[in-house]
Amino acid sequence: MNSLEQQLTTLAKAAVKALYGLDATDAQIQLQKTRPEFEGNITLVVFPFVKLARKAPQAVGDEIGNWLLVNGEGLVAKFNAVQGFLNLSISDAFWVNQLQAIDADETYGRFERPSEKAFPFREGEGVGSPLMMVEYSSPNTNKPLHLGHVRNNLLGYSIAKIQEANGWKVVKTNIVNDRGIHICKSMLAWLKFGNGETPESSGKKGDHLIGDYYVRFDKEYKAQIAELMAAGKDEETAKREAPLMLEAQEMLRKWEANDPEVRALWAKMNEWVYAGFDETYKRMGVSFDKIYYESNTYLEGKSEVEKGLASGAFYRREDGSVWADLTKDGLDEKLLLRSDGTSVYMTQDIGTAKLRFQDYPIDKMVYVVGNEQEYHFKVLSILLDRLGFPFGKELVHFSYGMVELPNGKMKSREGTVVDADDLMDKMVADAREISKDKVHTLRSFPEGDKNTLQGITEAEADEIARKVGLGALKYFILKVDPRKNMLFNPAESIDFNGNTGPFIQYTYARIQSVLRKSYSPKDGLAAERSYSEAVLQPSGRSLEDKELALIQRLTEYPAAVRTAGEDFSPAVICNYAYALACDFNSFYHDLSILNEPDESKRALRLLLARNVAKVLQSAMALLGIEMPERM
RNA sequence: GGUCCGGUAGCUCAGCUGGAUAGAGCAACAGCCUUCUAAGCUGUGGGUCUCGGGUUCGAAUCCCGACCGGAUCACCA
Repeated sequence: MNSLEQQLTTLAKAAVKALYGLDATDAQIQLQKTRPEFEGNITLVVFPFVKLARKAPQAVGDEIGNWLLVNGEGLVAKFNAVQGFLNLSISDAFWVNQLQAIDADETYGRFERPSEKAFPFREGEGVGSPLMMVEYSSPNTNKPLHLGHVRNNLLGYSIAKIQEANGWKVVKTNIVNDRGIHICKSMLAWLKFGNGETPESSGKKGDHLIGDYYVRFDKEYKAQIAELMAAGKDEETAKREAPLMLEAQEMLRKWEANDPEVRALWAKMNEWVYAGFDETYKRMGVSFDKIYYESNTYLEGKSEVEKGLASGAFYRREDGSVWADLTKDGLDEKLLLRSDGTSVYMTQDIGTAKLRFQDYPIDKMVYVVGNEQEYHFKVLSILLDRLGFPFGKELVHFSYGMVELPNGKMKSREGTVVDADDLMDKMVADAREISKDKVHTLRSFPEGDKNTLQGITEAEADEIARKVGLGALKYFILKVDPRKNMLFNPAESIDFNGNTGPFIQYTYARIQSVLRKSYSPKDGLAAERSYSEAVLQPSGRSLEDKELALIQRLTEYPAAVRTAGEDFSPAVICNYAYALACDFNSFYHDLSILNEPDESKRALRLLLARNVAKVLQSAMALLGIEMPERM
């Protein structure tokens, strides 16, 4: 809640008390932004007092409005009441003060401590920021990253940034699923059909190379199944008895038995994949503070399960498998160790959790994982709790929706996946193409104008295209409510106009251009210095509507950061940034900044522009989107 | 079948702790570059907020029930 709302809440309570003798609760003081079709900035809903005041809504509105005008300490400049809505116009002096406060605040939109609502389970002890660990990405090492991973990575990174802004110390982590039958399939196919191919020999990225052999395995495996079925076997049997599958399983056993040859091959191929992933992550702009590998954590999980067995939290069946009975929690029974003693996904997650809490004083653990695993995390939460881990109950599964294609889900085997590297390539190439067109259509600027794209080097143009292309992609994905499934149509390219990342980047670039010009010899460096001083003397004039609307929008930024943090929603930041950019473009269109003759007005507008740029950049940084200085 | 999530304009999505005549973008159409970057601005058309009940001054928003779509309920991850 910003200070305006706090002040008005206090005033409104006093008004209701003075006029009707009522002690209003916070919930009864409903303030909302005034709709644009009415005059005013902020609106008090008077319905909650109508019944007790025993008067018509209109009369109540007028009475409270008058009271605020007289007793509002100059905050309320005027008002109008329409039906049950009291629209208040706040004084220009207040808004100008707000703008100056924002300008002076180097960390505007960042908080020292998490809000009450988001505060951790551990009793507030000592000072400093509580620690949140955010797990995201978590790839398998048998195929390259696709669009589904892109959504995960962007959400995970953005959530980490947003929570940092909300006062958490954040550790970004990744659990790499580097072992299991899927890896063995790729290894086996490579051994059989690879002819020693390496990333160096073929020029392929390591993750793509491994992915190709994973696909190859599937193809050969299917052929074997068909063969066996043609020979009279039923499908079940054929799948089970296909030689390739038997070999893959044998390889997995050898891996678990530490067979030196299998381990060496596994290590080599994983290195290829990691090199490929690193490149993709770097390009995407995401990073991790600590990486865990499943091959290092699954044994820890097993031993935790053994402990749980000893303590009676779990039980063993006759065939040797270990289970947790969750029927008391309204769930099923859950397998933790197979009858042959090998571990499952859940076992590994228990081990990973344990290691993490050994490594860090975690107050809150967040898993960025798709919504198809909701059941898994519900179970994990209960199991960790049963094993005596204090964080178990409080873990957060940040469950996000699938990315769907027009004909349904992406399926690796059907070749309908949208590859992450290809997609980024295309976005950047599109951005480069579009910017070429722009340069040709800019008729109104002289050749070599440094504030347009003319006269810049190829390398600079490439860098701009990189920022814009990735900005378009990231915004496209992050603007959708994370909980919802979203649709991506590969046949339609992602927009660069309208409610998009480039729109916001463009707004920023325009402002930078204005600011650069404001420092030109013509205006003198005095322009910079005169911002604050000139603004302080508004020479009795009143703010333009569009100036006021922009300032008001700027004051809403901290609330947007709060909400985004509490709701785990980068989309909230997108919506805010878009609204701010819209407001600025409208202002920019109607009012001149540098050509404004009145020094005080010019200074205010420059101050406004500079802070819009600051907030846009801050907001986009929370989304992992970089801003170009010109475009 | 049980549980969870979703259904808003032709398309993609906001709005959902109840508030004024439900908003953007794309697509379509019509305007605006001698003036700070036209990736922009302005305007037109486009809606039974899936359907039916309920709660109340007021429901896209909350409750109940249908219908439709998705996810999940593995000795997969």
